[in-house]
Amino acid sequence: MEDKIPKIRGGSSQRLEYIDFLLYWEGTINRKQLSMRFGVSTPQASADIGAYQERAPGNIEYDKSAKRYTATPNFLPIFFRPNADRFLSQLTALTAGIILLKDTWILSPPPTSVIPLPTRRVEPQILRNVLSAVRGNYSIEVKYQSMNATSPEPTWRRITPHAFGSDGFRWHTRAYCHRTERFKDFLLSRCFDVRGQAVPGPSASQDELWNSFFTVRLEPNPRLSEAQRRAIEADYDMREGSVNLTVRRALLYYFDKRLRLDITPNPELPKETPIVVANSELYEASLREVNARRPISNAG
Amino acid sequence: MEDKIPKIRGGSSQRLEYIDFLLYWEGTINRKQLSMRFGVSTPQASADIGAYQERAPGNIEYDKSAKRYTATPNFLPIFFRPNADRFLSQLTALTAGIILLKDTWILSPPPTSVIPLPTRRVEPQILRNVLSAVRGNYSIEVKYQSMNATSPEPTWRRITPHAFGSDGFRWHTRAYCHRTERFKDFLLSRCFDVRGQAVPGPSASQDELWNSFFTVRLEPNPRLSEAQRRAIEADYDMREGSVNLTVRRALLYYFDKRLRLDITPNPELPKETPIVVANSELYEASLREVNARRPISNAG
DNA sequence: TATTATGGGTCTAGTCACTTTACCTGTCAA
DNA sequence: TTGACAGGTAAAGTGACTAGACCCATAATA
Repeated sequence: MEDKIPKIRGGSSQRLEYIDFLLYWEGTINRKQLSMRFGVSTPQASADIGAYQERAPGNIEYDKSAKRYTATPNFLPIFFRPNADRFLSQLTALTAGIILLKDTWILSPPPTSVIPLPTRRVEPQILRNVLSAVRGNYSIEVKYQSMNATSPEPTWRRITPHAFGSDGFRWHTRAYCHRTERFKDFLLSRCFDVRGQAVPGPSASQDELWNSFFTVRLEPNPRLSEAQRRAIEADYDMREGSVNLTVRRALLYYFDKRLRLDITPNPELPKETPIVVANSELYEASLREVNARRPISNAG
Repeated sequence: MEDKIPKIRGGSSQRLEYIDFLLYWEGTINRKQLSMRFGVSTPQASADIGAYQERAPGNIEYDKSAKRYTATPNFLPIFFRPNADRFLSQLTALTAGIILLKDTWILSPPPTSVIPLPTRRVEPQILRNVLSAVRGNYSIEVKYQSMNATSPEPTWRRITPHAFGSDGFRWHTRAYCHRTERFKDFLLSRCFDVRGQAVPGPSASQDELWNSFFTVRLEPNPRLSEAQRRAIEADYDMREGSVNLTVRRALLYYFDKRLRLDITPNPELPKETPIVVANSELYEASLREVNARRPISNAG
């Protein structure tokens, strides 16, 4: 008999990838799971599993008792490249309620808990309008609740946004503020409305803090023991005892806070500040300069 | 003529959703973009756009000059529900290099910067094995670089993992440690290998700190001005001036650090600690208790 | 021990979602 | 003016799918 393997077309290749995904992360696969997710008939699901076996022989075997296909010990995915960070970031989004289980390929997420971050949901319409202004290079007015304003009510302000930034907590748009005539961060969660497209202000290339970078070198706190330093090196993927990170100077303030580098190390409790800056003199100087040019503290 | 709208089947509905997605976030759509992403022919792409127009009349118009379809001002997606947080979390994963552009529906991401977090990539094989132990309820040995160990080399330790947790920075597995006979957190980035399936230790239900919760009430720092408090309320989605967050007590230590609640507020600089705990007495007591029962500071 | 439910495998005929190929139209840039 | 490119459409063919049917094995139930 001729071993004629039909060409993969249509949704078939996606289903083969799904089979690999399930086998990798769940260990088993079912006809039903295939027909549930892709809406195909059971004969088709049978055919898909057959096609999978043909292409990846030895990867699966049928467990008559469990009535499921199971990945063999020497299973190796060939239609899908495993990515733990991707899986975990999906798990984060899932646990935080950002996406629904049916929108992922994960079937049975393990018991999971992520520390809750109480950030306000960004309105899609706001993001869409700011995004459009960035792409179209025009200015807009945003109804913004400023931190420094005298008014406790949001006020309309004209800005020319050119980028987006995240401090790992909240998203802001980097924009030229037409009122104060400088580049600033505007938190998306403080924008309540958008209106009035008009000519843009200075372009992104004028935004010095955004366009320049500082390279921070991090190392384990030297007061830690050898074993402790090893642990920290493992956590932060350090080679030769340190790791370099390049940060936009416009984000340096957030970076400092996020990594808790602003906290003066207590010599008695090195574990509370497990990482320290190796090039601290340059770092502190750069941070001082950046903060001097920032609106007093928080955006607005 | 009869207005016979054919039933949607196969990949067609996904492509209609994609059209809506692009129109919402990019504003325009092309035949080429459809055939590129889904590998369909141009006649099929034409047919899809035609089908879209039939179902969502008035949503798009053809821009002869740009040779593209453009969303009209009163465009309203009907095959897709806009979700800013989802878009932004994709943007995060994209910027951090966790996923590739071709694995998302985003075509032209805006200029974006996320503060870099120097966490080590988790090995998929490690996660897969731990996941399997959680699902299958058995114990495993992990080659773990502990923070407290005397040895600076990773050592083999038997654990029974039952859940996963994230401090917003790194992922750990919550597990019973057979050596110290208590439940602990084991950072995935410090696991270098997994071996030796065996009978499990105590089950998840025995893990008191994991199974109990504390509800933190957060409010803006009262030392802030009215306008500043309003801004903070907007950021954190507070109603009536405060927001409640329920946290697993096993994660309370991380929560405290993540929200910088451990930093003693400087009365002169309320902006540095924009949020404070409203039920602080209970909170501090709970935190003290949790920390007393935790291994000295960090996992291991 | 017989019965039922469930999951997998497979065969049939039929269909419609696609492809390929071809040709026509309009706009913009060289 | 010409070519490149984008959109629209028509015709013929194909194969990936469906519905419907039936068979087999296992495990749980009566």
